[in-house]
Order: sequence, then C-alpha cells, then structure tokens
Amino acid sequence: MGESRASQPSPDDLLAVGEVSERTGVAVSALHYYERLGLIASVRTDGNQRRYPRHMLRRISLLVVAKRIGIPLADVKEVFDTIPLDATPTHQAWQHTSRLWREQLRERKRAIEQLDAEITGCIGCGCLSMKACALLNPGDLLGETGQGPRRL
Amino acid sequence: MGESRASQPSPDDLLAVGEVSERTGVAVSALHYYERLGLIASVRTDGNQRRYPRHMLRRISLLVVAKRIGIPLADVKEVFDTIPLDATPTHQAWQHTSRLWREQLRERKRAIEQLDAEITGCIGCGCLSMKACALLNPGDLLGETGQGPRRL
DNA sequence: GCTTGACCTCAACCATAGTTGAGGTTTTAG
DNA sequence: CTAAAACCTCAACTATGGTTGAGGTCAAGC
Repeated sequence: MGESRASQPSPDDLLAVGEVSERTGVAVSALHYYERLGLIASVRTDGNQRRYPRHMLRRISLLVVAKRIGIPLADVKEVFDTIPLDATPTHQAWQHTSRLWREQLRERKRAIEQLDAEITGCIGCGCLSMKACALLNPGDLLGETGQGPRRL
Repeated sequence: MGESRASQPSPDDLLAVGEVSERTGVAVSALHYYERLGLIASVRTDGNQRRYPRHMLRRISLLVVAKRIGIPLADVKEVFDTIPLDATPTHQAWQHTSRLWREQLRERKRAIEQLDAEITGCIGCGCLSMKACALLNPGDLLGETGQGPRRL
C-alpha cells in the first residue's frame, strides 16, 4: 500500500500529494497546512484533488531547509512571497535568500558559542556561589539592596 | 509602583514573588508556571503568599540558562529532580549538569555548522537545478521512477 | 483602620506547528 | 463495474511555554 499511485509518474508531469509527500519527506497533513498558510500552492483536478507542478518540490525543499535552520514559517512566508508561486525561483532570488538564511544561522551559532564560553567558564569557576558569574548574572542582577550572597 | 515591597529585603531572608521576578527577569506568571511543573518551589506565608529562599534564585537562573540553550522544560525537570528542592545544588551536581548541557549545546552547534556548510555549498553551486545537492536532497530523495529533473 | 499595591487561584486564551479523525469523494486497478 | 487506496474538508486535538483576566485576599504604609 501507499505505492499504487504515488510511485509512478503522473500524467502531465503533475504530482499527487502523496507522491510529493514521499519525495520531500513532508507529511501530507503538513502539505495541507503549508498550503493553508500560503507557503505552497497546487492546481486541482476536476475532482478537487491537489496536483503539484514539479518545481513545487523545490519550494518545499527550501521550506524544509528553513525549518532545519529554525526559521519560523511566518518568516519563510515573507521570503516566499517575493518568489512567484507559479515558477521556479530564479538563481538570483535563491542566492539572496540563502545568504540571508545563512546569516541567521550564523547568528544562532554565535549565540551558542557565547553560551558555551559562559557555561565553560562557569564549570571552571564554581559559579554556584553566584558571585560575578556572567552566566548566572546576565548583566543586570546582583540585588543591590541585599544582605544577599557575599559580594567578595 | 512595583517597588514598595519588591525593592527592600524581606524579613527572614525570604523573597516575595515580585522580588524574585525582578531579580531573575522571569515574569511572575512564568514563576507560577514553573512551580506548577515542579521545577521550583516556595514556602507560603499564613496568607498563602509565596516566599522564596535565596537559593531558589540559583535554581531559577539555571533554568533560564537551560532555556537559552534550548533545553525543554521537561528535560530541565529531569535534571532538577536529582537536585534537592530545599537547598543549593552541590558544586558536583552543577558540574555534572553543566557539562551535560554543554554537550547538548555543542551538538546543536555541530548541526548548525553542517547546515551552514551545506547552504554555503549550495550558494556556490546553483543548486536550484536539484541535481546532486546535499541540501535539497537530504539522503533519500531523487525520485527513482521519475522522468523528473534530469539526473546528469 | 483603611487604602492600595502586591498577591492568590483558576480557567481561558495565545502562538507555533502541525496531527488526527469523521464523514464523504475521486481515481485507479483489475 | 466495483473495490480499495488515495484523496477531500473541517473541526478538534496535541504539545510547548507561557500570558491574561476575573474575582477575591493579603500586607504595608499613612
């Protein structure tokens, strides 16, 4: 089961939703969801079934990449809204987008590296005394009025 | 407003919820939420108001750090469950936990780096043709039956 | 001793990212 | 022609991580 139609090429080079699901690894329910959000689109048969042109696979793959990066769907939509739904995005457009996403990815990496440095410092210093620890005192704390933890 | 009680040290070295909120930067509603989840605890006054011993600030700060790393609260709870609620965690316990979390952080970093490499390669190669692109073809795809995108 | 800000509980709601199920229709294979 | 697989819509539900509001209480200062 699950193969009868999905595994053979549709006429007219249009793909049924199950076929798209198999090829992209995205659940059918998610494809429906993305369509409701306007991230992807399909044409319909006379019987109201979805058919996807092949270039939609590209769009969906891009979406999956964005998700891997941690880009929220709303942000993906903003980018996708600048790319016509009815065609493959141009190389230029994809370059622009991929550079943008890569920048976001690198920001996330920088944030992680900073946290790593902080936590590593913390492991070394025995920060639990909550003295001058960057990790436990992100900038603002250290209760000015306290008879609190001895401040050195 | 917001200062009358919160800005002065409570008697008996116990902190009211508003004071804890100010010092940790965590919203009062979130503190209530964390308490419902069993992540933190408080003693109550005769009038049923929460009072926090100072060491609870430490627990909350740890929680905030974990959130920054992206650790789900359920995972934080698992760790916290091994640390007595009624005392400062030992240096040992914190070392163990922080090393664990650091490992998770580094895993996330590795994933990001791989994606970065993939997306960078993709920018260079003009992957939109969906040929042999690692980014657009994560391992499994490339529709075996297709008269699909020309496969070189 | 009373006012006012801080606090309480509980239920409902928000966003994100979907999944699940009911009830019904379409398409394809035999 | 018919059975089965795949599809359809719509509403409700899941999980995570909280916030908001209603309705009422507590505690500190004047």
